Amino acid sequence: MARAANKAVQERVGRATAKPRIARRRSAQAPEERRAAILDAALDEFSARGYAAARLDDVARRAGVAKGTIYLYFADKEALFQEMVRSMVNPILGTLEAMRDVDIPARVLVERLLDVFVREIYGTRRKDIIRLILSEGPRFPALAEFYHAEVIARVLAIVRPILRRAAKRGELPSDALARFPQLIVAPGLVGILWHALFDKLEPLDVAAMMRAHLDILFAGRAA
Amino acid sequence: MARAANKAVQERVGRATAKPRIARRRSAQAPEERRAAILDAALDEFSARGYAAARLDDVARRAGVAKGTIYLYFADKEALFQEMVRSMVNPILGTLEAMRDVDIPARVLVERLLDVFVREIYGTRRKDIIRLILSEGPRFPALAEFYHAEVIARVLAIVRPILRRAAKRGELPSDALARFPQLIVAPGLVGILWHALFDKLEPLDVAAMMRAHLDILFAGRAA
Amino acid sequence: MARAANKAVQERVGRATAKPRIARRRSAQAPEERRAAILDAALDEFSARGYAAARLDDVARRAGVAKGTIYLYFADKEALFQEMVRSMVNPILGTLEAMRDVDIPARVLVERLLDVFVREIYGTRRKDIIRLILSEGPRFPALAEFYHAEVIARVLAIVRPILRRAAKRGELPSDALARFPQLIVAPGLVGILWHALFDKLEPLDVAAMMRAHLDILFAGRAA
Amino acid sequence: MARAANKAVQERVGRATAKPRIARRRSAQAPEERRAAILDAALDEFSARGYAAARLDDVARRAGVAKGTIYLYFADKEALFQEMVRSMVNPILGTLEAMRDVDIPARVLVERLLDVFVREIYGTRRKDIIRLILSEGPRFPALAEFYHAEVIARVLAIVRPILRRAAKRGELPSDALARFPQLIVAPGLVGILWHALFDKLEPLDVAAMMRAHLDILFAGRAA
DNA sequence: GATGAATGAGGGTTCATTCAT
DNA sequence: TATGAATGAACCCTCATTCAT
Repeated sequence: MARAANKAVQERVGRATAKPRIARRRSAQAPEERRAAILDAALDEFSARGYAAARLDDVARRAGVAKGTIYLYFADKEALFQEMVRSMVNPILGTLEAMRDVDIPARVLVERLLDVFVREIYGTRRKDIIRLILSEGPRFPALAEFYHAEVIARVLAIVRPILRRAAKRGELPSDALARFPQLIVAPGLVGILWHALFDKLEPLDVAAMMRAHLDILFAGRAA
Repeated sequence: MARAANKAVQERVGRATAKPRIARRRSAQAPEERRAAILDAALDEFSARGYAAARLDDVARRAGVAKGTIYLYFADKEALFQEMVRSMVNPILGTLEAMRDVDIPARVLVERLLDVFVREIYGTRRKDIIRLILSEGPRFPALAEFYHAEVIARVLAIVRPILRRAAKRGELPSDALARFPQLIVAPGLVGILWHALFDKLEPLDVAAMMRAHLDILFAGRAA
Repeated sequence: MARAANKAVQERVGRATAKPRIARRRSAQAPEERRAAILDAALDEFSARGYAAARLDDVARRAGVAKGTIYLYFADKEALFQEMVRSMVNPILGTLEAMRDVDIPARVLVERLLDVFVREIYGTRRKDIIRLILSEGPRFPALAEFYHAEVIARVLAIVRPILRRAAKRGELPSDALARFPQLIVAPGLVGILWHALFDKLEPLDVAAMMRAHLDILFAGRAA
Repeated sequence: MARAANKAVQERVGRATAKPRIARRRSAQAPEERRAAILDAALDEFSARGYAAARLDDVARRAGVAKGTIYLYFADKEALFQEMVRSMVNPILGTLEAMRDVDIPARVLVERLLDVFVREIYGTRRKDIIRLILSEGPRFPALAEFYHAEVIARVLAIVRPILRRAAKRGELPSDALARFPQLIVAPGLVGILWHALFDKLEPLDVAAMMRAHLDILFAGRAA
């Protein structure tokens, strides 16, 4: 008759009566730590349920703060989401910046990219950020723009000239990669998505796949 | 810094993320009072319309709280209903408990029962609780069980030995009452139901009826 | 994620595709039979769920007619309910009429009443009608009026003069019963309600209770 | 007589039994068309907003039906979602089945796959289905399983033996593709996701990218 | 600042009623 | 007359947001 469980009811009786327990400071956190804790919790919840279905209640509980506290640090749910994504993306921007104007062999570049991907993205919670961007991006154009401008465009700007040069020098079988550098990371996306969707059904060794991918990209060329 | 709600990011996908902009306390009640107000309103609404037809909206309005507030105190409509019934029944359980192991003449016992009924049940909103239990009980077996275990069975346990003894001693015309103590309260139910159904058509003096009932039960015996 | 079961889904696939099966007359019922079947089903459903929670869909299915067919015979749900009650009550009105102007000993009268109750009400689905009137009456004043006028008032009109006469003649311990003839049927109500609520927890021999009741009413008087 | 809706009985308890007074057919569609229209609208809405944020109200409006109509065809929102996905995926299963036991050169196979992808998936609304599966899959394990079993696993089963044979025969630069046939479609996913996220910022010629991809896969080999 | 009780708009779902067939 | 698909108002429940403490 009732939709919800009614077993919880008895445990809730007098729930309102419980007197405020003594003092209970959550721990004397610096504001920056609180913010970080909230962002951290937000990543977990948004990853697990998606933006729309995630509940700020759960974020707060997971972060160990009150629901209202979230609003001291973020304007609203959407701001929390977007800032969370940005906060995860920002740290890698420096790394990208550092790669500008390098002149390395294409193979080394690609190897490094794939390696970074496996270690810094696929091996961390950043893979969930990627998934969130892919899933929610269409509803958050600002996020998509941000990600494109700050990550995609930059990586392409770094990678493309190197690949072009390499193609011209005959270090690559063709100019295909220079024209579509997206092909480099494509297997990375497959890895992330496969992991989230099918890994329990059919595990996939993403690192090995990336190596195989490398083999193909530089077919017949010496390492 | 924490509050740096990225206002540039406002290209919301239209209506996809509407936000409530309200919240105002209607009165500064203690939680226990709010709970009580809700239970009180629930009794009114459930009594007037029955469980299924009662609307939580009306309960909330009557209690002077928002609809959502009800869910801070009760898991769902059914929990509200059951806890409301229990909260009305519980106070009398102590009284019953106090009557255990008393050894009083049957007539005194019955007089007291009828008196308690008239004053504590028929004369209060508890008569509506009885009506609700009778009406909705079949759809809420847990409630019926609760009421049987906590009230009916206990009253019978108290009353039966006394009546048996009285019957054996010849203080009663027969053992009829000892075998069916339900007969004692039967007119009480009639009183409650008549009141709810026919009182406007043909008033019934329930107190007088209970006295007449007593006359019959102890026909010819001295008070 | 979904509130409802999603197991049913697969069985529903193509539900809309199923082509109208050949002809299928429900059986060539006379209109009066259809009406009766609907009323019959309505009694079952209203009894089981109460007025508000009963679904016309279920009534239709149980009656073996289409949902729309109900509206060919009854204006709406409420009319169905009220006419259903009336249709169950009407047959006994004749019996009552037949009892007018009889002059029989009070004891015989009461015995007959109790006997009729046990056989014609408690032993049949009419007990469910009584329960419905008691439960839903407050929301259907017209029904309460009807029942009071057609049943209660008539029974009282028959019974009261006989009891008065008997009291005057000393055939009764007191005038209690003459003043409150409701006391005669009070145990009947208890029987009906106990049956619906507590019989599984603690069975009650209603027929025996009625005999015990009779014992009490005519305490010490010879049968 | 049957229709004798007792009009005298109108003392409704106020608003307790309000009655809808509507109903108008919006168009005389066959059930299968209606179902299709709803599925169609559902694809649009789920694609645009994601599962959680999509509103059945909008689906209904877009399909040109009333909200309740959806429930005549689907058990609930989740069933609608899952059946929508399945209905879009099912048609291609036949195509896959037809490809079993073919023995064609690896290059032809891959060319055909990529071509089918561009024409049948990327060029149609099926690309939105893929996105939905990728985005919502983690919350709908049944869907992920279905898609894996019916599409992924079958495609792999077809493709892998052919690639293995080709690798053995030296028709492929290495066994990389045989071990990770996922690499074949990886750029396809990139195409779908890029289209949804970045196409307005930086258009991507997916068909050309697929040809470039093919170049890389069969580097130096003749077409 | 931090809290969490309170708010009420929103949305999924049900079902009495209608009406084209 | 009978059907049952279609309708949409109504209602339970959720949860982002506010604000008194």
